[in-house]
Amino acid sequence: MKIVTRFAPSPTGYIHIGNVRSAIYPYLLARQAGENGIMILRIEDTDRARHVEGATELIEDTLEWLGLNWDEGPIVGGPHRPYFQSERQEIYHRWARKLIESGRAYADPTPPEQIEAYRKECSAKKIPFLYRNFRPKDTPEWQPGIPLRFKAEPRPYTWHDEVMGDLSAGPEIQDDIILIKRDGYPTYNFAHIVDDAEMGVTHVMRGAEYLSSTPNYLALYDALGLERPKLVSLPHILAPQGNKKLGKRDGAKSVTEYRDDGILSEAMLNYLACLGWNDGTEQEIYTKDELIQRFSLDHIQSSGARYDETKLLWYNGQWLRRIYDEQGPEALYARTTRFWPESASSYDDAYKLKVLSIIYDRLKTLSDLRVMTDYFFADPVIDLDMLTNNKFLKKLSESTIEELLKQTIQKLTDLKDWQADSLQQALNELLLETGRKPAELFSLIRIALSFAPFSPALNLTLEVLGRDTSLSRLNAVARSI
RNA sequence: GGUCUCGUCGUCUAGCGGUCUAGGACUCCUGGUUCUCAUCCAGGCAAUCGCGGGUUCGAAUCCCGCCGAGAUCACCA
Repeated sequence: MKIVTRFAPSPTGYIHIGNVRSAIYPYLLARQAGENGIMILRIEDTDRARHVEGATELIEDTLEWLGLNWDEGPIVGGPHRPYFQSERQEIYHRWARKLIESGRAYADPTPPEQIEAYRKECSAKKIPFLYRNFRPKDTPEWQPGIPLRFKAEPRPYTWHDEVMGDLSAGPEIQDDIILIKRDGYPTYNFAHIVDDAEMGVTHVMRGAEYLSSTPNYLALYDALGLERPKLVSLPHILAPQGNKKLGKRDGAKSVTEYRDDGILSEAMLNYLACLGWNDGTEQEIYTKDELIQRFSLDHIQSSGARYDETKLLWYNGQWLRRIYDEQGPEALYARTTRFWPESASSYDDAYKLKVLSIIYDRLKTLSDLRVMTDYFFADPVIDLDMLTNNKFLKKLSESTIEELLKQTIQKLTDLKDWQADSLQQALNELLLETGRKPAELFSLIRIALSFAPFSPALNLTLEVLGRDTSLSRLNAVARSI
C-alpha cells in the first residue's frame, strides 16, 4: 500500500520541540513503507503578514539536522510542485469554483465591522457565534477582493482517528468558514484539504489542536467529492510547568538551538520519537533505522506528554558513549569541532582526540568540553585554597604536602616509560613509599595538575598531559607552597 | 459558555478481563568500581491505576455517572 505523508509548517519562525513531532512521525511512517512511502514537505505560507524571511531555510535546516529528508518539496522538487502554497493560487481557485458551481460556496460582501458586530451580539447573548446564522441574503458574483465562504450543511459526523480511535461530533460547530480570503489567498482550512488531495496524501498527521475543527474538514471533503485521508492526531507536548501545551511562549527552544548546545541529533530524535510513543517493549535507545522499523500509529499515546529536559540529557549521554564505543573515537571526535575551549585552538587533532578519549564518558553534552577540558590546553591558575580545603588534604600540614609533592616529582622524573600502565605502577609504588592513602596522595596530585573540580583517572590524565607539562605543573605548585 | 479530547509512580511509559501483591526508563537515595566528577554495576524510595457506581467467579483493563485537566470556537495556521 502506498503511504504518502507530509510535514506542512508555516514559515513563521523556527521549529521547536513542541511541534517537531509532526515532522518526525510522518517521516517514520513514510520511510517504513520503503519504496512505497513518500514524505512531502509543504510550506504553508498563505499568511503574508506572519511570513518570516528565512524561516523556510530554518525549517529545512532543522529537518536536515535530524536526518529527516523529504521526497517532494522545496529544493528537491517533485511531481506536485510548487510546494509553496503561495504559488498555488490557481489550484485553490479552481477547486473553489467547483464549490460555487455546486452551490456550496458563496462570495461574502459583508464588511468586517459588521461581522464584528454579529460576534459581539452573540457574546452579549451568551450564545455561540456561528456565521451561518448571519448568512447574507444577496451574494454577489465571486471576484477578487471578496472573501469566499463555505456554505455549511451541518450534520453529525463520526470518523476514525488513528490515534484517538472512533470520534464523533454534533453539528454545533460546523460553520460557513472562509475558504479564500479577501487577499485572494486560501485559508489553511481550505488549502490543506486541496493540497493533500492533489498531492495524494494518505495520512494527515498533525497536532491535536485540529481535532475540534475536523467536522468542518469532513464537510469539505464531502462537498469536494474527496475521499477522506487517514487522520492522525498527535497529542500535545506539555510545557515543563503547568498543563499547557509547549509553545514558544513557554520558552520552547528551537530544535537547532540544542545542536548548538551540544545535543546530538541521534539523541534528539530518539527522545522526541519516544515522547508519546513506544513499541511496547522495554527498549529505550533507538537508532533512526530502528525507529523506522518499529514505528506504528497504534502505539502513539493519546494523552499529552510533558517535555523533560533531564531525560533528553540522559539520552544524549547514552548516545555520546554509544557513538564512541560503536562507531569509534573518530566518529565522536568529528562531532566536537565547535565545542573545544578557546585554549585548544593551537593543539592538533591527535591531542584533542586523546583528551576526548579520557573525558567522553563524563560529558552530558558536547559543550561540556568547553569547561571540562581547559586544563589540558592551558596551565591552570594555582589556587592553594583548593588544596588546603580538600576534605582529604585539610588534615595535612603544608610541609607534608610539600614533601609529598617532592616525592611525586622525583618518582615521575625517574619514570622511563610515560604510559598509563607504568604511570599507574609508579603511583602505586608511591603509595607504598609514602604510606599515604590513595585519597590523600591522588587528590593532591590530581588537584595540583588540574585545579579542576574533577578530572579523569589520574594515570590517564598524566599520560595525556605528558611528562613535561605534568612535571612543570607539579613543580610550580611545590614552589608556591 | 458551546463543542471535542485526555486522566497508570514526580516525569516518560508497559498494560488491551485472570500471568498485576501493576513491569521498564528518567529523577532521587544507598552501596561497590584504589582520589574527585562521571560512566558502569547492585539495591532502594515511588502509582490501591482521577473518583463513585455497575457488569463479571474475577477489572487498571468493559459500561454508566461525576470530577479534574487540556484543546478549540480568526479573512492564523
